[in-house]
Amino acid sequence: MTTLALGNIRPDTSIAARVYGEIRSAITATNLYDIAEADLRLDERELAARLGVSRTPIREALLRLEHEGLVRAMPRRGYAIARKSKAELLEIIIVWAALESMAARLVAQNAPSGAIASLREIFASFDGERIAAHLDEYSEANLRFHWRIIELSGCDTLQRTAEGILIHMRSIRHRTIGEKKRFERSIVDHMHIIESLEARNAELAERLVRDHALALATHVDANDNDL
Amino acid sequence: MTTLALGNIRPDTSIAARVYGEIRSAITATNLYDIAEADLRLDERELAARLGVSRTPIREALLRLEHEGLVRAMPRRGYAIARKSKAELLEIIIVWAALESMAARLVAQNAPSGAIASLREIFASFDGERIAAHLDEYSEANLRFHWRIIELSGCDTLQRTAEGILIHMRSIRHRTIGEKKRFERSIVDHMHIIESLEARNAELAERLVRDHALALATHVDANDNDL
DNA sequence: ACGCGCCGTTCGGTATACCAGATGCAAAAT
DNA sequence: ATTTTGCATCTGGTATACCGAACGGCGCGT
Repeated sequence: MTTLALGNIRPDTSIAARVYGEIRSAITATNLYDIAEADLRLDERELAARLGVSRTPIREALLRLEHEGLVRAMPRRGYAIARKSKAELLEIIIVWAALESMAARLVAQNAPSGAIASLREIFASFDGERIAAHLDEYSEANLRFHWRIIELSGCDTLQRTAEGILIHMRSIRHRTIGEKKRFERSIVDHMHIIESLEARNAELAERLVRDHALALATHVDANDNDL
Repeated sequence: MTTLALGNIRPDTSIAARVYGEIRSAITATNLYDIAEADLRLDERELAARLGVSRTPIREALLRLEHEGLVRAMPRRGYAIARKSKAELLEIIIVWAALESMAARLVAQNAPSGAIASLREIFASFDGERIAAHLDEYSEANLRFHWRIIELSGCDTLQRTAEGILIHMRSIRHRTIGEKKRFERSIVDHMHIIESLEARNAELAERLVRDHALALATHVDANDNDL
């Protein structure tokens, strides 16, 4: 046995997995709030025909999507893309706040300093004025920052749990970009969070992350009335 | 239309749902740590034959169980009951701590006082000495108490997320009952939690619940070496 | 006697056929 | 004209047939 470093050969070519990814990205690429109710319906046979596969992998994919809350199953009546109500979005943010704040605590306690420093780099290319010009880039960096905290926690179970609602957070954040006041405060919050992590202040980091997330909830509650 | 009072007839007769419940309870009723590795394997055809159904609902049930972390899927090699390592159990407790502490915060902020009072009743029948005599009853009350906090949060998404790991918490708590020192401290903790909720002190309730859960993690880490 | 490769078996992944609940429309009855 | 009832049909739930990858045993070669 040599000590050759070999990557794994992609073992994922399962049709079901590809169908899952395909439907998932199709859903996320759609603006759910300006299409008719009828177009939200997902017909197993139609999907199977359009993707050129049988219904079996379609069903497997739909089951996974249902568990993630992306689609809703109505017994004997089929699947439909789940349009989240405002109340549900607020709940998702709350759960996210719970998970990310715990992650921040773990990061402050356990993560290597180099890893924490990498959080700064995410925003390195955004100096003052460039944010306004590249709002969607900033939005992506924003998400990466929060996701990175989850990753750095080193807690796989926490990460997997958060993964299931990450997609909802992405759509929420996408819709709440654009108000000047918000991202100014947002970037200040982020810096405070990084500082608390560098100071290894678990309690403070936890609180800052939680409050940052809950502030998003408050904002959505107050502003997104078109749901 | 008459005003006849009719109850709904069971709408859940789906075979897949029953198979799911059957396999799930079979797994939880098994002590996973004293059986051979080979007996952990789940053969789709065998399960189908033993339950008298086809493989299709079996697969659906296994998919759901996999998402909950009760079984592990090995591509092209089948399913096996997931035996949790100590590290995984610790992670589960951490996630639970995150969710329940957030729930406590919500309870302190929003739950009606009557509901909070109902938390006391769970332990009403346990006075001092009766605990030691009925340890498993107390263990159940213990779980109900923590679950009730999740319920009272009024956050469905939080509840559903926690539901997925509740079963693991149940098995953990089952194994950590029996040490006198622990449940004495445990019941004191519970009372403090209730008091903080009644005082509507969200910060305190959150902290007490989190620390209580994390204390369980510390205990498991130190004592359960047979994993 | 030992290792290597060939082949049969097993079992998950996929496709497909079949069944039954649910829906909607149309025709008939009032 | 309105309501009801039955039928056609759509669609998800289940059963089953088929395929190909992975595993294991057997025999051949050294």
